[in-house]
Amino acid sequence: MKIISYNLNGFRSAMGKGLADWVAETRPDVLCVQEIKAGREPLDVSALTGLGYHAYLHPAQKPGYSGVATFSLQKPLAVVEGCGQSCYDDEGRVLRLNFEHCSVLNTYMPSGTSGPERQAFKVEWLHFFRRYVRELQGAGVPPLVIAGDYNCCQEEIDIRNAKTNLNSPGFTPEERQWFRDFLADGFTDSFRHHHGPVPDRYSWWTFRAGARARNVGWRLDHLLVDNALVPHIRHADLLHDVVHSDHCPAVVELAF
Amino acid sequence: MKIISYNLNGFRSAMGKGLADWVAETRPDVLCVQEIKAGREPLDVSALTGLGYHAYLHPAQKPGYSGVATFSLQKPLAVVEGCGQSCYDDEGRVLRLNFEHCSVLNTYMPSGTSGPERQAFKVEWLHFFRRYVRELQGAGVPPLVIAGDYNCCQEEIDIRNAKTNLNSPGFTPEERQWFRDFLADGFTDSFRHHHGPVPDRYSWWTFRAGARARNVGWRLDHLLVDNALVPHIRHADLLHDVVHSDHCPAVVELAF
DNA sequence: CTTAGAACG
DNA sequence: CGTTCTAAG
Repeated sequence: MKIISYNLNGFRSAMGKGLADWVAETRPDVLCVQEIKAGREPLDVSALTGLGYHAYLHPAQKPGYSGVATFSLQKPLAVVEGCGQSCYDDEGRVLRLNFEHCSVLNTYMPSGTSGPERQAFKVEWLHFFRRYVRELQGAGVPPLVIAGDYNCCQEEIDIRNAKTNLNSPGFTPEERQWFRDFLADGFTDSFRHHHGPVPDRYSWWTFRAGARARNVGWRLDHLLVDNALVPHIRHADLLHDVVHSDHCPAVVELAF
Repeated sequence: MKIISYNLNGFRSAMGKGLADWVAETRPDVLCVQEIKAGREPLDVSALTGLGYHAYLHPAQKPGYSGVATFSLQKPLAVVEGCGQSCYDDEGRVLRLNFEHCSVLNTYMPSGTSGPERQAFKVEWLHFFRRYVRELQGAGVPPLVIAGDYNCCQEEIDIRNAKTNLNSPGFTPEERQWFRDFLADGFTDSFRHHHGPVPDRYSWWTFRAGARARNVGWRLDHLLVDNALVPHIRHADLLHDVVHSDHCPAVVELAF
């Protein structure tokens, strides 16, 4: 079961850069995309449904902003749109698909880079999300795969310029502690588990100043899996040469 | 004296398409541009001043909207920014440069295509402008050359689809009558005077549906000259193959 | 269809 | 730096 998480920075923009061809080649079982930046009307998913995918959308209320979508070759056993909290659901941040062996939760976590207000919103979200996932864990859903743009970097190895970003949104001590606590609730970072402490592996690069060419990046996109799924991990990676966005795709392969 | 009127649909956009090179080749004595769509700060006129031009700007208050500018090889004897009516001057619609033999009035007349409110504003403007020009005529300024985007078409010969546009803003009976009245106040349409009733000569084409390639256009950009200047007209034309904008330049050459 | 600004990232 | 929206044409 190949699961991909990919922040597209605009579904239509990514489609214009050949996303559908790449999906056809790569053929993930489940493709979780974030920042679709379009609602149901302006979105045309026919190029992906034409490849055999079932399409599930959770757009934001605000046009052109945020939003997640999940594409699945298999028809999921259940689909849950949103997290039940309108302040988050209005921004299109959570979409969950249940399968036989796992539940794939697609999330686009808030960015705090716009200012202190949004950073505060993000921190509230983080705590809400941890509680929300704990509830899911206790509710008998299949083991979770939490795919998404976390907008959070874990350790110094996950960011090129750790020293200069010690207080940057996405790498604050508070967020890094949150990440450790979240993992302690029973999750494993599939990329780090599979690769060990390899440096210089990122999933996002600012568009400015040729950051991607110089690999000045952050690892923000993660596929965290329930610890129970760890024995099933066959592969995990960041596809840094796939370029439809300022993020690159993250992939995990699970064998059941 | 070669005078050019050119609606640029964005000074910066036109510069990006090679406007400065074209000015260097064409070397008009006076270049009147409209819809500069930028204020003094975002505008960089150094490529034209570097060619020896004096630059005079009359931007709109609203960023990215309207605005005229005139570039002159000779230093004008006087420069008058605006028409003294704040509702028009706030939109950057009038800029006049006096020279020895003529006064070059650069104008960007309002468009009425946004809706009835703006069409009403345009009609008010037309009547105001006629009065304003009459005052200038009586005030001892040198004979006028009124260069600009009039957003008005005169006769059926000046528009490709006259029949379907009999009530379109820019070709309403009211505006066409205004044009005749304006000419009757002592002006000559230099293009029509020089070429006679040649059809299919336009200065604007919508960006939609390949209108320019099919020459589905309107003649909206005019160089009207005081009748006293008519004996000095040596040449007049519309430079339809000059493409930095949805308009093309209009040119008149006067010999003194 | 295109420009340019704003919001957001 | 780049996407999308909106206003305006």
